[in-house]
Amino acid sequence: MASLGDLERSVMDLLWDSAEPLTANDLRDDLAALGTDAKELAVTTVLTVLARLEKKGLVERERTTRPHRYAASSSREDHTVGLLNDALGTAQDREAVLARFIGGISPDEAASLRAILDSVKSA
Amino acid sequence: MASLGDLERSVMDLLWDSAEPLTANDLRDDLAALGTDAKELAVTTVLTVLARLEKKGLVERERTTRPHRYAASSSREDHTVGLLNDALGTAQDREAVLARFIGGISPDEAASLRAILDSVKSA
DNA sequence: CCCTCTCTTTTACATGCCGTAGAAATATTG
DNA sequence: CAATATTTCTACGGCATGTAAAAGAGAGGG
Repeated sequence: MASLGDLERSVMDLLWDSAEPLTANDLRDDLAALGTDAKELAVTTVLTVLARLEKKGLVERERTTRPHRYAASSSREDHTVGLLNDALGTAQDREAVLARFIGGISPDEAASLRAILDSVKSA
Repeated sequence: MASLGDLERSVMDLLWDSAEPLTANDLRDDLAALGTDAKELAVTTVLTVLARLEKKGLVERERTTRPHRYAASSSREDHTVGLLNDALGTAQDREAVLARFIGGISPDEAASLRAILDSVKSA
């Protein structure tokens, strides 16, 4: 899967957090408002990364409206799941990895994992 | 964490699969033997990637022996766990991600996950 | 002690990704 | 149609990676 640069990541975070599709100008403003960075990027910069994200299949663009509007093509969670599966690979050592992973999580999370597993079983 | 290029990845795979530390020449030969690629890289190429992997903290080098010998500094599984945690990030939506992830795994794997969780609980 | 052989370090270059944005083309609107 | 907004094209610097030649360094034979 495609890994993201810092700016690409920031843009995706904004898109994921937005209920509505956003324009490049929206994103430029939101990026400037982030932190105390006071970035103030050029709009063309934002458009470039949006085009790249679109090519990577991470965002979809509405070309019908005039300021084009962009939205994430899948949820942040689904994207992260994709990353997880990438990291796990098609390898056969998945179980060994999962065992170690679970060994490192908090008891709380272990409990919710168990709950999730149970709900899946019953389904 | 550091992501790996194709050649770096191949080298790490060989080191992970080897019980013994390997020399650059060993690795060059092993790489050439991989698949039907018939790569036949220069040894300096292998040394360069080994130096980079060492800088990334992924391999350790024995400088005492004359052909230096290289070994992975952590197991493949531990490395993958690191990748998983990177992918999960420090985000707050870990549970949502894990829920989706588990929804996508095979029943077999769900069963072994449950077993792993149970063994952790009892520990 | 020097030569040669082997091994390591240094330096280099091409490619591709990413941040960044000006210039040019195109659409909107008054 | 002219001015303005929006998008596309083109570009460049930096960094990671694959690739390796060139140069430096240690070690044994003569």
